[in-house]
Amino acid sequence: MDTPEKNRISAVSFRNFEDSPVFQYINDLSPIEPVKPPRSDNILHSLAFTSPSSLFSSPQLNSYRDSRFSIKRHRTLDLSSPVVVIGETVKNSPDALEAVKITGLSEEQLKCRPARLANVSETKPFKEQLSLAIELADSLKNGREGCDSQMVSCDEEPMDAENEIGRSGGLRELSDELCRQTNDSLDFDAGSDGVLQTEEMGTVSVFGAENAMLEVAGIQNSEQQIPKITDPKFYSFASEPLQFSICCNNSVNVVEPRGSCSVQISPGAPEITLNRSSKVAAIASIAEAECKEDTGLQPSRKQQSVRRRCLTFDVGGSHKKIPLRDSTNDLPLHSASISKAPSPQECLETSKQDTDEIIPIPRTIGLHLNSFVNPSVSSDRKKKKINDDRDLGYSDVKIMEAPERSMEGESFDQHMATKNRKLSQGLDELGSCKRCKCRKSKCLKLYCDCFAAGLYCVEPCSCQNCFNKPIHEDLVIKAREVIEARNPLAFAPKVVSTSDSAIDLWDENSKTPASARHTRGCNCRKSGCLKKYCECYMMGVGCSSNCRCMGCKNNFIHKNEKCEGESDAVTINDEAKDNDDHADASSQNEDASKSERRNCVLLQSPVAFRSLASLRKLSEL
DNA sequence: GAGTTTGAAACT
DNA sequence: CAGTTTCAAACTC
Repeated sequence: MDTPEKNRISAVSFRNFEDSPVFQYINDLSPIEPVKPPRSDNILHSLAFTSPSSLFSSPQLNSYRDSRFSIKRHRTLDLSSPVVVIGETVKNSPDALEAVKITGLSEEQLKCRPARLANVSETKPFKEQLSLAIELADSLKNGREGCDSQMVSCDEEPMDAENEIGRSGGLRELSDELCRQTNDSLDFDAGSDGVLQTEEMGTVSVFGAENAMLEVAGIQNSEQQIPKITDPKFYSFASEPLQFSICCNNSVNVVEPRGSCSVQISPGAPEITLNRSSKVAAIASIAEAECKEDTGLQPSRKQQSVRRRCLTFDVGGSHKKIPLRDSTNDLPLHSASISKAPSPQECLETSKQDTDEIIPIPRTIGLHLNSFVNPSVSSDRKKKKINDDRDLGYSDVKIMEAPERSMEGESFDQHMATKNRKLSQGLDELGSCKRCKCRKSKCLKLYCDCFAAGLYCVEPCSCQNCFNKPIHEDLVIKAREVIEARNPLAFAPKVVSTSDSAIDLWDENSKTPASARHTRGCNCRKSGCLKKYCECYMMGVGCSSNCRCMGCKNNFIHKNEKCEGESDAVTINDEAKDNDDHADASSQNEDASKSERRNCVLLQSPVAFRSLASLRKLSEL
C-alpha cells in the first residue's frame, strides 16, 4: 500500500529517471486513454455486411466484445516496467528473453507513471537498465534469426524495415525498437506487433495474438519461454525468478518467487502471477478447445459474422478457438489457437490459490477470420510445419499433439480434416475469401475486394504484390486510414436498410431484403444494372433514387411493394428512367422480371447474403 | 485463357 | 465537383 515511507522512496528513486532524456520524452507523452465502445445504435449499420473488424475503425457491432475496457494504442515505447524487469531478470536469471519480451509487452500498458518507475526499479539506475536491455535484446536478436522464417512465411515482396519488424516477431522487434529508442526518437511503431499488439476497441491483432500464443506454447525458444498471453484488459506474464504482471487498473505487481520481494505498485491491485507451468495450461486449454470445437461448441455464425477481420475473444465473451493458419498465410499455424480461458477474475482466483498449478490464461485474443482460410491445406503440411518447428528448436509441439491425444482413435489427419471442413463451411458462409486478383493496387485499395471487405488476402487469392496480409498490418491500417480520410464511409456497409425495423428487412419466404438499398447507388451506363458490374445488382438490391444509372432495369421492389407482383414492381426511380426506354420495353421487361425473380430468390453476393443474414438474426433477438 | 467491357475507385 | 485515369471484376469469345 502507499505508505508515506514508500512514497518517499519512490520520490527519491524517481529522480534517477528525471535526468534521462528518454524519460523526459516519455513524460511528454499523452496519457493512455480508454476508448469508448461504439454505441449500440450502430448495430444495424455495422453488424452487417462487410463491415470491418476491430482492425478498422468503422463502427461495428460490439455485442460480443467486452466493452469494459479498451485501450487506445500509443506509439510509444514505455520504458517503465520493461527496464525494471530487464534489470531484475538480467541480474537474477537466464530468462533474458522474457525480460525482453516483457519490455515489448509493456509498451501498451504503462504510460510512464513515475511512481511505478520509482517503485519497481530501485535496483538499478535507469540508464544502466536500459543499456542492459539493449545489449540483451541485441544478443537475443542475433540468436533468433533462424526462427523468423519459421515463424512466418515470407512474402514474395521485399519488406521494408517496418514490415520486417512486424514479420520477425517480438524479439527482433523489441531489439530494434530498443536500439532506436536510444539512437533517435522514441517513436514506437504501432505495427511492429510481434509480441503484443492491442488494437483500438480492445482487441489484439492477429499477428500479436498468434505470437502471443507461440509464447504461451513456449515454442519460440524452448526453455526460455514464458507463458504469456496478452489482453488489453489484463496483461500477465512471468518468468523465473521474476514474475511480473501488469493490470490495466493501475497496478503493477512484481513477484520474486524466491521470496525476496513482492512489489505492489498500486494499492488494491490484484496480484497476478504466472509461471512456466502456464505452458501446460495453455496446451491443455488449447487441446480442450480443439475437442470442444469438434463437439460443436463453436461460436455461432452470428459471432463469426460480427467478428470479421479480427475476431476478439474477450473477457466475458464466448470462447473461440483460433484456427490453424496455413504457412502460406504468413503466420505460423501451430498453436494458433486460444481456447477456453477463464475471466481475469477467475485468473485471479486461481493464481491466488496456487501459482504453481495450471494458471488460466487471460482471454481476448483477436484474429482475422482469414486465418480460417485454407482448409484445403493438408494436414501433412501442418504436420510438416510442426516438425519444422521442432527442428528449429521449438519445443512445445505438444500444443499440436494435445488434440491428437485427446481424440481417442481419431487420427490427427482426420481431426484436422474435420476441422478444416468446418472452417471451410464457415468460410463459405461468411464469404470471407474474395479471391482477388489484384495486380497493381497491392490489395490496399478499394479495388481489392478483400481489402474493401476488411479481409486479409489469403491463399486462394491470386493477387500480386499483395500487402493486404497480417504481416503488413501497418500498411493495411494506414491504407485504411487514408481511404477513410478521403471518405469516412468508404468501409461502411454499401447496402443498408431503408426501413425502421430490421424485422421488416427480411422476407422469410423470398429471402429478399425488401427495404435494402445501396447507400451510394450505382452509376451504370451500359449494363442496364442487370450485370454484376452494377453494385446494386451485385448486392442483390434494386436500384433506388440514390442511383444515377442509365437505362436501369434493376427493377427491384420498393419497401411498400410486394415481391409477388413482379410485373408490377417498378421503383420510382425506374419509372423515371423507363421513360427513356420504352422502345425496348417488351424485351427489357422480360429481363427485368427475370432480374426481379432472381433478386427475390437469392441474394447472390455473399456479402449481401451475409448482411441480410445478420439482419435476420438481429431481428430474431 | 486472352481480350474486352464495365463501372467503381482514385486521381487531377 | 467534374472530368479523367486507373483498376480489377465481369464478361465474351
